[in-house]
Amino acid sequence: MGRAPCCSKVGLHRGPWTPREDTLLTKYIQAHGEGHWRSLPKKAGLLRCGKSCRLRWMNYLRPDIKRGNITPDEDDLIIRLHALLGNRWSLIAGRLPGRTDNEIKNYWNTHLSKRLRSQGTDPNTHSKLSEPVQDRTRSRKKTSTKNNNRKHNKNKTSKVQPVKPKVHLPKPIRVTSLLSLPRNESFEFNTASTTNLEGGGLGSSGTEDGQQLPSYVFNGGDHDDDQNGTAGFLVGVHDHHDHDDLVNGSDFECQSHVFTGENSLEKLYEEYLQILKNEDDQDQVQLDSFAESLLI
DNA sequence: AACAAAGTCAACCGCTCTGGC
DNA sequence: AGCCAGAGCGGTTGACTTTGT
Repeated sequence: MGRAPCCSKVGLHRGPWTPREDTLLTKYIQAHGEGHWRSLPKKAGLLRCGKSCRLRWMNYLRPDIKRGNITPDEDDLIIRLHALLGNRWSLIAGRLPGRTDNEIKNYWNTHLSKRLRSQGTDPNTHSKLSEPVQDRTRSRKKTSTKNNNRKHNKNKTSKVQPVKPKVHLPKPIRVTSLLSLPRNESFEFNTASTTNLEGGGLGSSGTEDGQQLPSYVFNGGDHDDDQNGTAGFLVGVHDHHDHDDLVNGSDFECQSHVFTGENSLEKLYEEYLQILKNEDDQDQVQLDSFAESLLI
């Protein structure tokens, strides 16, 4: 459409970020918050495209990014969500707190799609292939430290493995009218980990016709102002200075008007798992409704 | 030890959507 | 209604690492 590029690429740094650039970006966002990506590089003293800054922050520097290997539970969830949602990585990532769409996309492409294929499942349609595809990849002994070493070698300084379990916040989303939807047609509510129950669980929300649907849709937040059980939506405006305390989870609390309390969350999570278990039979309709609820 | 092949993933690219004017 | 800026998304690329020979 002939639209001008988001920034002049002349004289801008490209490629891997340096620790100094990371620091500059982090400090600027901590001081001024996210947004205004186009003007941010100049203000922060970065010779980077705003888009690049946004990507770096979203996929790497955010304090709530979960580091470390994808757990088997997350594996399973990704596969199931992919079956429901397809390649809508941001939606899937929104259900895996602390994981980014880029990370999940990469993981899918490099691990899960191959695994599914080797198990005789079409990774695109999730239907059974006529015969399992032999995994032609070399059988390489994987060392658990491989990635860490690599990242270390590349001097990716912010890749620090969290020592303690964290309560992770979902990706921030654009701050828009509460009545409008983001482009992916789904509210990206703060969610709690499905594999990390101390962070919450799956929700259950009533639909307009009163049907109880399993859903991740509940509000949560790290902001004190949002912890009064209001029905307002938290739309990912982070006060990053708060995140230092995320480790103990003290500033993360389910905000749903539908339910509150840790036990409820666990029950709801179990409910979700139950539906997933039964997805092949009578609960398929219910699961479909769940999928739809994700897309609303 | 050297090389090639394969795997990984951060970063980039092009496109679309939303909201403001 | 049309234009534009800002933002976000999914697909792709390419530098780098790891492993096998």
